[in-house]
Amino acid sequence: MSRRDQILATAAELFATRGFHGVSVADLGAACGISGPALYKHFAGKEAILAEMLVSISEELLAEGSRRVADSAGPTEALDALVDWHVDFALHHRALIVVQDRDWESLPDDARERVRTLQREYVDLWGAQLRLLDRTLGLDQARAMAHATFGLINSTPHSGLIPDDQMRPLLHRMALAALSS
Amino acid sequence: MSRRDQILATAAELFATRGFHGVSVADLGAACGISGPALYKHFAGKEAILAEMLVSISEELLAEGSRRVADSAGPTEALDALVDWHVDFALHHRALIVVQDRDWESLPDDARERVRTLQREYVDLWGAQLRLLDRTLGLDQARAMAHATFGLINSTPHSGLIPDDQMRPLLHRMALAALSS
DNA sequence: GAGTTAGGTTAACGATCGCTAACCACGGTA
DNA sequence: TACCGTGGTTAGCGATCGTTAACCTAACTC
Repeated sequence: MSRRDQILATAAELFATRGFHGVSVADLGAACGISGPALYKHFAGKEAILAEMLVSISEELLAEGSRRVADSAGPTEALDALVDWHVDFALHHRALIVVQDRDWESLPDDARERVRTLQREYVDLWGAQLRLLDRTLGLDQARAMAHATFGLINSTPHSGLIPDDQMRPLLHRMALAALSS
Repeated sequence: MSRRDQILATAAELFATRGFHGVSVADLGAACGISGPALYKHFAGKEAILAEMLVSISEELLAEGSRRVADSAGPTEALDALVDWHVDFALHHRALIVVQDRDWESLPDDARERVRTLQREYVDLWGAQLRLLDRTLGLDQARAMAHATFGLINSTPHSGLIPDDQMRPLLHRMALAALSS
C-alpha cells in the first residue's frame, strides 16, 4: 500500500470517529507516522483528501451497482444483487460509509457536486428496479424507499453488535423485506 | 420561546448541517441575533449546548417509548406504537436526529455516558418486544435489528423527497416489514 | 431613589487551525 | 561525481477558535 493510500485509509478512520473538522492535519500525519505538513507532498490540502475519498467510493458504489443490475435477469434479482452489494460494501468499508453521509457538506464545491450527482444516479439505479416491480410507484417515492434502505444498511457501522457473518444475512433479509413492503 | 430554547433550536439546525466542529460560537450567536460571547450568559460553553440537546432528546425518546409499550396489549401492538412514535419524532425533529448520531462523539465525557445509557435502554425497549415475538432471537440480534430500523427511519432527514404525509406511512410500512422479516 | 440582577456589548487572550517556507537526506541517473 | 526529484523535517505565518474580562443598560426590588 502506497503512502497515499495509507493516508486515505487512515483519514477515513479518523474522520469517521471524530468528524472532518475534528481531525487536524497534525493528527492525521501522526497517525500515519509522519508529520502534519508532510501530507502536502501527497495531497493539495485537507479538503482534497476528503474529496478523493468520497468521490472514489461514490464512483465504486455506482459502477459495481450498475454492473450487478446489468447482470440480472429481472428487477427482483437486480434488487437482491444491489442489496447484497451494498451490504458487502458497508461491512467492508464502515468508516467510509460513516464519512460519506456525515462530512459531505465539508467538501469543496466541485467535489460536492460530483458526489451528489453520483449518489443521485445510484439512488435512481435502485429506484428504477423498484418501479419495475411496482408500476404504481412514483419516482420520488421510489427514491425515498431506496434512501431509507441505505439508512438501514448503513446504520451497521454504528452498532457492530454481532459478527459480520451474522450481520450480513440479517441486513439482507431486513432490507429486502422493507423494499418489498 | 425563551432565548435559551431559541439557542438550542438554532444550534440543532446549524450542527445538523455543518457539524458541531463546523459551527463557531460566533456563527451560532449571529444566527440567534446576538453576539457570540452572549451565549455564555445562558450556557457554560459550547459543549454544554450540545450536551443539553442530546441528553434531553434521548430522555424524551425513551420516556415516550416506554409509555407506548406500557399502553400496548402485546408485542405486535407495542412495535407498531414504537415505530409510530419514532417516525413521528424523526419527522418533527430532523435536525436533532442528525446531530444525535453524528456529533455524540463531541460530547463531554459525563454527557456522552448518559446519552449512551439512555440509548441502550431505548434499544433494549425495542429488542425486548422483538424477542417476545420471536423467542429464538438472541439479545444482540434483537439489538442489531432495532438499530437497523433506527437507521431506516432516521435516514429521512437526509432526503426529504416527498411530503411528510406520504413519508410517514412509507417509513412506517417499511420499518414494520423489516422488523417482521 | 439606590442597589441588584439579567442579558447584552466589544476587546482581547492563548491555543489551535490549515498551510507555506526553507531546509535536508537519499536513491537513481547522466 | 555531480545532479535532481522524492519525501521527509522544523519553524513560523495569519486566521480562527472557545473563552474570559470589563463594561453598559434597562428592569425590577427594597
